Amino acid sequence: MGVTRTPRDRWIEEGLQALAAGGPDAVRVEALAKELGVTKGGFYGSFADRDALLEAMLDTWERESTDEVLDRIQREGGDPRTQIRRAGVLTFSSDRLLPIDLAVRDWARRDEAVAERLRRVDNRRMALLREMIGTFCSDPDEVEARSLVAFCVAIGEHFLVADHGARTRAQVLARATDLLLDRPPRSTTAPSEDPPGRRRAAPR
Amino acid sequence: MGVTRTPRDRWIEEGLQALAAGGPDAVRVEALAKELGVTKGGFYGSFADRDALLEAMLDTWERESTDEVLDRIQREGGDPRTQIRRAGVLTFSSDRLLPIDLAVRDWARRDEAVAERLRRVDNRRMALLREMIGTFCSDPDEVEARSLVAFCVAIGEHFLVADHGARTRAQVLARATDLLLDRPPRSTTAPSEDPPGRRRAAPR
DNA sequence: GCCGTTCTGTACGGCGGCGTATACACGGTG
DNA sequence: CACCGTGTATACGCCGCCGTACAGAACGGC
Repeated sequence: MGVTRTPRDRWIEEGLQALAAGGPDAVRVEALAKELGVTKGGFYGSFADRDALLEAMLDTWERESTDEVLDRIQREGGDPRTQIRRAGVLTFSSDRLLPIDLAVRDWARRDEAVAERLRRVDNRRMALLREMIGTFCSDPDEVEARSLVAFCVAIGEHFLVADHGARTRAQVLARATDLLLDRPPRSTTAPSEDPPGRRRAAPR
Repeated sequence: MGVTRTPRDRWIEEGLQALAAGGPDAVRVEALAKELGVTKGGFYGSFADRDALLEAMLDTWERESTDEVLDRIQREGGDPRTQIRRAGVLTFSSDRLLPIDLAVRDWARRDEAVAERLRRVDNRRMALLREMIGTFCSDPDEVEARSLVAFCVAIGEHFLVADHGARTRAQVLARATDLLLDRPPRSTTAPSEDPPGRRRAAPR
């Protein structure tokens, strides 16, 4: 048999990159082909049409951002607060998953099918947060509230562009994380490493 | 002189609706014309090109979401916590401004010029939050952290799709708001209507 | 080395969108 | 009323993109 020079996965991967960079509208068959150094000739051997690619991309994304990440977190175990932070690192500090995640969120506002997938993903993440926060917080209503807030911060942080004067975003987030995880205030000056998820260091 | 049958503002307004509904890529001159019951004939009398419309749309949005909202809040005054909630209502519960705001946030991730505008808007909102939260919280680091968290929740809430079991999103948000505004825990059972701008405390 | 499968390049038709050109309808203004 | 400006409809060229068709190249199985 012939050989797979540009297999399905390559199209999916390149599609996800395009999605991350420009949203669903930027996922164009001919553009992906160009990016792969190929023409679109072979594309329609792997996919019925553009929509089939989008579906496959979402399948891949859904699997990667739930099973792989969550399984790994739970397998590695550790202190609840550590697990939460690790979850943030694995999904929201990843240069790969983070931009895709944000793009999917915006996409989901306009496409019910995408929203359904995102709901599955978010529910699993919320379940993890509930479980972890539940280990040091007894009131179930408060557990739910804290979980939601933590999740909102992890996501919303990337949609805000505000400055923080002399502080860096990372510093403010570190303090915020402490608040959410019910710690006594930390000393004011710590430089801090990496709260729920940050990517670049620039304070802006 | 002739008469203005479809003035500049109509194009801008229709453009903002399209932006809210489908992102910047959905702002298409011919589609807007159709929506206005016109052809694109007269469009290029008011705008040099499509980009000029996008600029004008952003100008309008920026003015509406800062000056008008913030001025009104500060003019009406009131208890700090009330002002925060009112700010949420005016911008994030508005059927008009909210979807535009969310669309602009996603847009800003891909366009530096848009990000610059959003930065101005967000900085003004953060300033209000700082001021309000500063009235009942003395540690400046904590004020900053709480302001960021509050802002992130107000935004991030709309990008999450998770369920909350028996609770409604509004109930969970009500509890979260209480946490952020430093209230003692409320009684568990209240039904509640509609947060970021939520009602006053049930005395627990 | 031949074969068939699979991927590839190229070409084509169609569609939708942008921006321009041009001629027409309308309402103020003199 | 004639005049002019403004907005309008219509038509055009152009480009990017989708999906199809077809012929050829590459590679594994035999």
